[in-house]
Amino acid sequence: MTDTPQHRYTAELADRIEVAWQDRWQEEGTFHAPNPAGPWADPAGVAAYGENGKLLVLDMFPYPSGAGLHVGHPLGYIATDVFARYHRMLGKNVLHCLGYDAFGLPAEQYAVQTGQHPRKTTEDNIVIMARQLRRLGLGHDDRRAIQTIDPGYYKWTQWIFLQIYNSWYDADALRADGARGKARPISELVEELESESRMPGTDGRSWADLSPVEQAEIIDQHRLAYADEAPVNWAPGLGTVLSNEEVTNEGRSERGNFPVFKKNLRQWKMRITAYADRLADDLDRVDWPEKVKTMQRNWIGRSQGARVTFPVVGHGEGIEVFTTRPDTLFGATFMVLAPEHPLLDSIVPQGGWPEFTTMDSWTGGADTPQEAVAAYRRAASRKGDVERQSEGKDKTGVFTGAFATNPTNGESIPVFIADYVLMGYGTGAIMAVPGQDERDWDFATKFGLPIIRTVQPSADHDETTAFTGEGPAINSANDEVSLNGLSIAEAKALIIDWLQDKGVGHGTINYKLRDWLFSRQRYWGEPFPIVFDQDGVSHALPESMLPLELPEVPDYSPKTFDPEDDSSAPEPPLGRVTEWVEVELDLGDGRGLQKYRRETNTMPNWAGSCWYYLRYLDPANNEAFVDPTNERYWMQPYAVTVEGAPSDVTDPGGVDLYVGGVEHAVLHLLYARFWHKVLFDLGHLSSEEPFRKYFSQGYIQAPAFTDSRGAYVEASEVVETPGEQGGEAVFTWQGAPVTREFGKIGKSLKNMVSPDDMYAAYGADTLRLYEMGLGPLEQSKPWDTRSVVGPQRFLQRLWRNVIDEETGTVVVSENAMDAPTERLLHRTIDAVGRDYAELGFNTAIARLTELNNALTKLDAAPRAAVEPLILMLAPLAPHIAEELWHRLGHPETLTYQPFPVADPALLVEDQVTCVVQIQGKVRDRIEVPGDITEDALRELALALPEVEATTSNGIRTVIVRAPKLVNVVPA
RNA sequence: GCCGGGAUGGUGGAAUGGCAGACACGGAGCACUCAAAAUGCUUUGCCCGCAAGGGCGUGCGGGUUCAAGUCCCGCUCCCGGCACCA
Repeated sequence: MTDTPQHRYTAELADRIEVAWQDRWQEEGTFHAPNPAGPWADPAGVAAYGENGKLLVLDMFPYPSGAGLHVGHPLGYIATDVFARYHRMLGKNVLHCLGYDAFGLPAEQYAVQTGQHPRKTTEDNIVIMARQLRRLGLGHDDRRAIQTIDPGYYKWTQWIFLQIYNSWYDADALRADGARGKARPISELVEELESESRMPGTDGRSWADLSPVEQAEIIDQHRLAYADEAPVNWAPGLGTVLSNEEVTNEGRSERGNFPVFKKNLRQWKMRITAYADRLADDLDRVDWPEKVKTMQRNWIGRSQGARVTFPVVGHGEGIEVFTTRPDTLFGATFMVLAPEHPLLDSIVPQGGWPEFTTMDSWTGGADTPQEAVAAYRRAASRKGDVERQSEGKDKTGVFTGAFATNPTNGESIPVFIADYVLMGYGTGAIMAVPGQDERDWDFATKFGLPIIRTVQPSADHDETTAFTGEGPAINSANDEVSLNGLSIAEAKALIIDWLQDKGVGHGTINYKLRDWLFSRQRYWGEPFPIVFDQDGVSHALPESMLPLELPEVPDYSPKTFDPEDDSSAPEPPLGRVTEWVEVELDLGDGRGLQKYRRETNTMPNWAGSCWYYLRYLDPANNEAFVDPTNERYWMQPYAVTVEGAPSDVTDPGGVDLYVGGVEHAVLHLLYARFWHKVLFDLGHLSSEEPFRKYFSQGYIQAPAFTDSRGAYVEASEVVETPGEQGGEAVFTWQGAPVTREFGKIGKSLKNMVSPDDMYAAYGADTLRLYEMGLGPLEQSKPWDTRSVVGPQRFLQRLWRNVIDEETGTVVVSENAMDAPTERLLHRTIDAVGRDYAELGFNTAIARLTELNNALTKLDAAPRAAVEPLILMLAPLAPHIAEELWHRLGHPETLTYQPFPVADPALLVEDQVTCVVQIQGKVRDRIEVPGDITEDALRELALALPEVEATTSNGIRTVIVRAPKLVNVVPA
C-alpha cells in the first residue's frame, strides 16, 4: 500500500480530480446553453454558434426515489452526456439538463405512514439524487433543473390543462399541412353556436333557447378535457381510480397490484381519442425503434371496417355492431352482446322462452330469458378479468330470447349474451360469423348454431374450423347485391356501398384507444384549476389565479377500502379541507363574486412529465410556459426528414435525441405526444412531435442469488468459487450453496450496487467507461463488478503515458509521431467520430483503447498523438481528460475544443496484407501497396506457388477486391 | 396464438457478403521482487500434432454465392410486447 507511486491514477486521485473539475464546471457555468429569447435571452451567445446549429438532448424525467441510485440508473444519462459532449466539440449549441418528476405515490405513502409532508420527503430525496448525479460528472445546464412540485412549474401544468379544457376538436378544420382536424379554442365554438352558424344538435331548439346549464353541458361535451360519468377503473385498495394504461391484463393496478373494478363515476378525462389518427400516422415521421412504434400502434388499435345495424325483431331499436369483415355479412347466423350492453335492459322479452329454444345450454338452466340474462350478467360482473382469462377460450353465454334480422337476407337470428364480447371495444356487440371467425365458430359449435361459409376455404383447409384466409366469396347474394366470386377487399367495398344505400350501415374506422382518465383521488399531485358553481357547472380559474397551490391537509391519504369492496367510492384527501374547497371568487367572467366548490381530485403523475422537456427550454419564464422563440430555436422541424421516414412526410421537429427505458413506450410517450399536438394546434408550438428521435436503452441487470428455499440473499455477501478444470463456478452464501440469476437491480432482489461504491473504488470516469463499454446501448447487459478494473487500467495507462507516476511531471514527447502511429491515430479519429454519432460507445472505447495501448508501447508517447486521444476520450471520461489537457498546458476547459478531424490521406494504408483465397479458403497472404490495381494484384496472386499448383487444370474465375482480397477458383 | 428482438470462446461483446472472435474480463506462463501486490511482456475458440502444419467452428437443418455470423427457406430455444379487439 505504502509504495504506491505518489502520482498514480488511483481511485483517490480520480476522486480529487473529478470533484475539482465538477466544481470548476459549476463555477464557470461551462454547460450553460444560451437561449435566443426569454428571461435568459443571449442572442449573441446563440449567434456565436453560427451555422453549427443546436442540439437538444433529453433523458427521461426521473422520479427522486428514496433508495438512491443504483448503477443501472446512470446508463442512459451517461450515454446522452457523451453524445452531448461530443456535439459540443463539433461546435453545436447543446442543451442538456435534468430535472425531477417529483409528484408521486411513494412520497405520499411515506407521508401516510409517518406524517412527514411529502414535500419534505421529496426534497430530501432530490438532494441525495442530485449529489449522486453530480458526482458522475454530467454536463448538465444546472440552471434548468426544474421540479414538477415547484408552484412556478405546476402553474404552467395547470395552464396547459386549461388550454386543453378550453379547446375542442374540430374534425373539419384545415391544418397548415392540408390535412383536416385540429384543436380550436372553445370560445370559437361558442361564437359559432351563438351566431347559429353551428347548431347545438340537440332537440331542435336553438342555442338561445337553451338554459345556461344546458349550454354548458353542450360545451362540455366538446371540450378536450371534460368531466364525465363513465365506467372507470376503481381500485378500492388504493383509494383511487386509474387510467386504462395503469391497469394490467390481470385486471389489477400496475402499482400495488390491487384488484380494479369498473365503476360508474364522474371523473376528468382527456379526449385523446380525437387524436388517434394523428398519433398513429405521425409515427411514420419520427425516428423511434420499430418495436416502440408497434406498441403504440397496437395500443391505438386502429382498424378499418363497418358499422351495421341489425333490427331487433318486434322492437324499435336495432343492434349496432362493428365488424372488420362486412364481406361476411351473409354468414352472420347469430349475434352476441357484451354482458354490460345497455340494450339488454330493453330487448330481453318478458315471459317464457320462445318456441324453438330447445337446447338447455341456451337457457343457462333458467326458466325465463329475463332470469337467464340477469343471472349471467350478475356472474360476469362478479368475475374479474383474471377469472375470465383463467377460463381460457372456453365460451360461455345464454340466449337472450330476442331475435334480430340479418339485413342482407332478412333471416331472423338469435341474440346471445356472452363475455367473449367486450363492452370496451367497438359497440359492445358483434354479428357472429362462425364460418370465418374462430371465436364465433367455437361458440356456434358449443351452442348448436348454424354455420354458413361465405368465403371459399382453400383446398387443404380443415373442414372442422373457421376459415379466416383469403378466398372468393360464396353464399353471399340477395336480390339486390351479389358478392359471390369477389375477393375479400372487393366484397367489402361492394357491401359497404349497399349498406350505405339501404341506410343500415357505413364504412368506419374503429380504435382500441379510449379517452384518458385524468383525475386521481390523491393529495400529492397538481390541483385542478377548476371550480364548480352552484349549478354544478365547471369553470376555469383565470390565469391570474394560477398557480392554484396545494393546501395543507390534516391527512394525506385518500380513504382506502377493503381491496375487494367494489361498492366503495373514492374520497380524495383534498375534500376534507372544507375552507379550501368552499370559496367565493370573482372569476372575471362578468358574473361577479360567486360561491364555488373546488375540484378535489388531483392530476395524475403523467401531467408534470407530459411537457417538462418544453420547460427545460425556458425554465425561468414567468410570462409563458416557454417563449415561442426559444421553442422554435430548439425544436422546430428540420428541412430533412428523419432517417427511414417515408418520402411523403415532413419532419415534425422535436427533441433531437431522447434516451430512456422502454417501460414508457405507451404511457408517457403517448400522453406527451397528445399534449404536444394540442399545443401545436393552438399555435403555441412550432413542432408537431415532442421527440423526433427516441432511443430505447437496455437495462443493466445484476446477479441475484437465491438460497435453497428460493429466498434472495444479499448478493454482495455471496462467495464465488471457480469450478475445477473449467467446470461451472459454485456460489455460496454463509457456507450454503445458492443459485445465481440475473435481474433488475434493487432492494427486492438484494443485489443493489450503488454508484457511490464505484466512485469510491474506481472513480466516476472509470464507471462511465465501464457502463458505456459493456455493450450496445440498446441491449440489456449483466453487471460484473469484477470487470470494472478493465477501464480503470485503461485510464491508468493513459495517465502514465502523460504523467510520471513518481514525480508527477509531464512525460510526453515533443517529437513528431512516427508514420504508423500517425496512421493509427487518424484511423482512430475516423472510427471514433462515426461511433459517437451512432451511439456506438462500446466500439469507440475499443478503438481508443487500441490507440492508447499502441502509445504505451512507445518509449514516450508523442504529444501530437496524446492530445487528440485526450480530446476524443473527453466525452466518455471528461474529468481525466480535462486534467491531462490542463497539465499539458491548456488553461481552458476542453469542452469546446474542436473534435479531431481525420486526414483522409492517412486513412489509406500504403502497405496492406492481401488475403489470397483458393475456392474461398485462405491459402496465403501477400503484402501489397494500398493503391495496387486489380490487374497487378491478380498477376501477383496467380504467380504464387500454391496458386500455380492448384490451378494446373486451368482457372474458372478470379475475384479481385483490391487491395484486400483475391479469390482464385480453379476449373 | 399474434407481433417484435435475439442466439458468436470460460464471460461481456466485435465484425459495409470478403482473414470470425476487435476491445475488455477471466485463465496460463514469464520478467521485476526476499516475497506479495502493482506493472510490463507472452499466450489463450475447439480438436489432432513434438513441431511444421492440418481439420473443425457463429443455436439446428437446407439453400443462394467464387465467398455466408451476415442474404433466402424451414425449425429449436430465449427475451420483450400484445392477446376472446369482432
